Amino acid sequence: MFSLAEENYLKAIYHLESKAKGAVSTNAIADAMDTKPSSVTDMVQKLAEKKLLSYIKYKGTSLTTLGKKTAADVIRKHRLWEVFLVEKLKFHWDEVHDIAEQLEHVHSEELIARLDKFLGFPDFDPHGDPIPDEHGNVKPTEKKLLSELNKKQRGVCVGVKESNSEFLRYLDKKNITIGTKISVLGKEFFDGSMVIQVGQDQFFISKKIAENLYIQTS
Amino acid sequence: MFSLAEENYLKAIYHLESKAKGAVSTNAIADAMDTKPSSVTDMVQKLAEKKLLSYIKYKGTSLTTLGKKTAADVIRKHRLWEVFLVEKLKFHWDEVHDIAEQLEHVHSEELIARLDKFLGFPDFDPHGDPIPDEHGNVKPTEKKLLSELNKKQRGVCVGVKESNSEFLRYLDKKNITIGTKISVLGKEFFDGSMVIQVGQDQFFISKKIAENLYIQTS
DNA sequence: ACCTAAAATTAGACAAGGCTAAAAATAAAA
DNA sequence: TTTTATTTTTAGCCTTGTCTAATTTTAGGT
Repeated sequence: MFSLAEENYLKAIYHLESKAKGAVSTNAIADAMDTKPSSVTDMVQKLAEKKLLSYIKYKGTSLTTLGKKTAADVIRKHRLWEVFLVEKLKFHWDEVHDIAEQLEHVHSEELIARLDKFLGFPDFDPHGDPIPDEHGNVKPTEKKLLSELNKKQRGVCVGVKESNSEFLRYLDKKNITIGTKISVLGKEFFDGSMVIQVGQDQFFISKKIAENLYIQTS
Repeated sequence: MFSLAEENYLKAIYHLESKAKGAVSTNAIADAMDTKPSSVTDMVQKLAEKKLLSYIKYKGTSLTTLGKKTAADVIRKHRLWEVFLVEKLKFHWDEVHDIAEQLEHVHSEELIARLDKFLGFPDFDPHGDPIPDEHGNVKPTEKKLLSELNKKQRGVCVGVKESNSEFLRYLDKKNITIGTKISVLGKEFFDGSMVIQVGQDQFFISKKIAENLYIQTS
């Protein structure tokens, strides 16, 4: 069992590793966690002791298999709780992060297994990010922006890119939410606008909107 | 916002205060929290500084209004989460305590308000204990043991006294759960056994069982 | 009233995690 | 290559919450 602070470090390093390939620098971690580099050095040394990551002085760190698994577990919990908050408690997509940040540290495998089932084994969180499975594996994400689709392509809405209240209210009004099937009926090349089908409704959307919706095709 | 340790102290003192009237002793708190009396003295002094309780050296402590409210908030969260775990995630009544112990420390008023609504504004947790309202008020509990009821009385099952797996399985089999309406059709005085009605079914229960079920009449 | 036992408090230490200031290593620039 | 700037680490200190050991109060028994 790992402490709250340890879990947060692992999570941050996991995210940094997946973005910029190669070892993660001390300063990058400090930036991401809003803490001082000296604190990072201390913690990273402790995590190395515990075999959660490998650390070479002045050269940066990278997670071990155990570290990755542990981080993925935390991220899995975070994203499942986000689904719960949005789907069951009707929070908006942009209100759930801070709460999930707390809930992700509740320790109970059974709890997460049951929550997963209760939610219908979702694959994506409300921001369109994939939910790691119980072994820490993440499905290679197939998600694209709606704006990348062409005429006659279709997919399922899995999240939003930049979520602000106005945009989310618009989506509510159009009955677009996670899991909504969307088909592209037409696309204008000069402005990127589209005509899409959502349920029985067909309507026009601007490029700006199409660039803010994540779609899973496959 | 109070720390995890502070919240746990307040909760423990709240429970002790409601049991044994009068100021709560340092040793009693230490016992309840499985910690040392010296640690309790330290913490109690800090909580007194913060006006959460009044403390007189060698004489014990008692919660202030603020302390009581804070404790009741934590207990409210604990009990709402227990309802969630049992009603929604299908945990058994005796498996939820440790998990709720963690969930109760998640800070978000909005979360609790929505959870309360999602659960249908329950009045009791799965152990039959009343859930404080958002102002920290606890309804004076009307709960009795089923064994205290007499012929023709009726009420709603609000919890169990001592929960063990076998007993809970028995209740499952008889379709008795929280909220189940129970009527006493007959009662034998020489052994305390009863004939009760649950839904359409009528059956015999022993005194031992009647003494383990909490019923709310009113 | 006195003397012992129990309860409570204080003093000093420690681990986790964080910070600041200073030193050391690496990278960049001249 | 030497100097400068940046990054990283170390050293020392702080806070929270805990502990042990020693001391002080209060309570009980005769």
